[in-house]
Amino acid sequence: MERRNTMQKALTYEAVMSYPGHPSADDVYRIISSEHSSISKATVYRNLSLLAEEGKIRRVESFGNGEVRYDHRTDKHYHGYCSKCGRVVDIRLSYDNEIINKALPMEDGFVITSHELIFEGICKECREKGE
Amino acid sequence: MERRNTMQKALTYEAVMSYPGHPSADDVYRIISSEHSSISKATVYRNLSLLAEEGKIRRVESFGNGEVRYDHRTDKHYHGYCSKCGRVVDIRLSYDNEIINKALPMEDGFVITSHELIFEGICKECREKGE
DNA sequence: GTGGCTGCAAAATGTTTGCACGGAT
DNA sequence: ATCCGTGCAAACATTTTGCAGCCAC
Repeated sequence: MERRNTMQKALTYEAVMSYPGHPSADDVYRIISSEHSSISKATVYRNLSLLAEEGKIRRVESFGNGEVRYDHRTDKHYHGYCSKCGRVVDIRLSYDNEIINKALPMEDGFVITSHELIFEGICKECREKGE
Repeated sequence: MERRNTMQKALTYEAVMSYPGHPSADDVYRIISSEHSSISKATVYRNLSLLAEEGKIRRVESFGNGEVRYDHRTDKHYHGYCSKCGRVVDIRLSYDNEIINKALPMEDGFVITSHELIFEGICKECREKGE
């Protein structure tokens, strides 16, 4: 199937690229619809999936509540998330490509292909609000 | 608030403890309701949360689809999951308590409290089915 | 007897899908 | 002229919640 370039897809890409943090699908939807109120949320979901599949953006797996986030950085790196508000932050720590060779699945025939290292914590805002 | 011991809670605990793998809330519900058909799914959810909070079982964060799993092992260890069927397996790899001290959040004031290392792969069944 | 726990149904949440139509190629 | 992408609403999956009655304490 050939792939078409549409205004909605361009807007979705733009929104993720210009977002300072790690937007959820709903974040992206709200940004776009503030300017282009006719866009459908389903379209945003579909385009985020397409863009991630094409490698133009990166899908960041579910955090805490199971909400997917997106990332304009496309290189492999680790993330942290705030257990209070769900905010996602980049973590500086060298990416360990070898760790999957050291890991031993305790089940026969399970083959590891990749890994995900997630740090849980509390962001500044939530900590200050907490006391 | 004082905590009561109910038949439903005992059944929920039993189901998780005797489950060979890592059951979802629905797995637990189906097991219990096959014998005690009157139990409510909401009760299972509530009791799984209570038991995890009490440290009697362990909550295993969302995998792929964002479905929560439970674990009868209460010691810290890593997990892998099959990207095809969602099956969760234990991973043998020494738990690194120090890694959170090496990780540097790229945002001021974010304090890391714990980490989660998840391996993605394909289980034997899905691989054999795949070709 | 009190109030936490239960069952039920409804709501909430995040995401996907069916469908007819409009627009990119 | 195709037929992919869109908007809309409905469906989906998982989990939570409001409420009246029940039962463990």
